[in-house]
Amino acid sequence: MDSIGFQKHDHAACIADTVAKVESYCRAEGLQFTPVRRRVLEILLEQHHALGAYDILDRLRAEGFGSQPPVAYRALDFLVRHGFVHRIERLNAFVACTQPTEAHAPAFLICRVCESVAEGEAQPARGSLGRLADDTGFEIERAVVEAEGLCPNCRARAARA
Amino acid sequence: MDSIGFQKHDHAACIADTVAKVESYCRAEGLQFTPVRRRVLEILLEQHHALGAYDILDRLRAEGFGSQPPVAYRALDFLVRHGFVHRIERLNAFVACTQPTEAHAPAFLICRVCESVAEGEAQPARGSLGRLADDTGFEIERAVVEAEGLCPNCRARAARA
DNA sequence: ATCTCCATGTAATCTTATAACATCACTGCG
DNA sequence: CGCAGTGATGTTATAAGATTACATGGAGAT
Repeated sequence: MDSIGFQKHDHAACIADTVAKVESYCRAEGLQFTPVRRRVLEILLEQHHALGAYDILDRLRAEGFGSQPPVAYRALDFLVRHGFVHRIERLNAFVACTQPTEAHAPAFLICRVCESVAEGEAQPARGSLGRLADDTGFEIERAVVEAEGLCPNCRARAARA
Repeated sequence: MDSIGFQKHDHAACIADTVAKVESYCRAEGLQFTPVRRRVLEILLEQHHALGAYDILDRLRAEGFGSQPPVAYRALDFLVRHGFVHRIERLNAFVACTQPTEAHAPAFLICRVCESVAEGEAQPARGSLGRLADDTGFEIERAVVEAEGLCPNCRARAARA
């Protein structure tokens, strides 16, 4: 039940939950949560790793949606714009947000072995980055924080070997 | 003279300095600081913003080096691998390191208006990211920290407008 | 009915990155 | 000297990621 990534949890329920939450948020905000957009969100929620736009496009195509890149990119744009999905710059790929509808500054832990991605909360404005910005007079609007390394599972596996 | 980015400084000297530093480091470590590699580093040092691999390639081609992508990518690989250049994930582009030969965990401030990039030092292991990793049992090997926003100059310009 | 807005769809193209293979220079060694 | 081995450079071709431009179609407002 933990949204924090590397553990198991009741996946089907978690997907349904999140989709429902996003749906009602969209209704409230007057956003169009259309079939492609919903489907892309579901596809991402099914995974614990990031998917490239073309992976998503392949699935959309197979399910009868449009088959050209803009179909996937536009849905992803929408989802990212409203914070339902995050883009992982390091991977040129996308993951579903674990706290959609709540404003936050996400940070990601990317396992270089199993490629799973966990999302957490960072306060980039505090800490050394914020200090750097203050010293420089730079105004931070958005921060990309992505750590690469070994997830607990792969770490244990590596230790045994 | 400030290596921290958004200020002016004696550029020619700063480039020569850095190249010399890298050169002697390579000699000491038995690394081959070849003409293409040196030239790519110089090209990057001339800029205060990140350059794409193909921008660099264009310049190499014009100067009589090889003209195909691997020429640029291989030189960049070398420079990045040894910490003389950093890759900016957010931009799929590259900047020269301001502290080459000193191990560090860089963080970047990227101005969304003038596209200048400043490098600073971050301690991703401390602060919220480190806490997140500890809590999760994740072992961080490398962290991408890139803030996007307004540099002091563009900020002032925006305030005037 | 029709205008507008926005989502969807396609073709074409652009940008970024890598794979695969040939050549060449330097080093160490028989 | 001759010759492997290593690593740099070069090329061609292609993969992977992303965008531009343009046509169509549906829902709500007037």
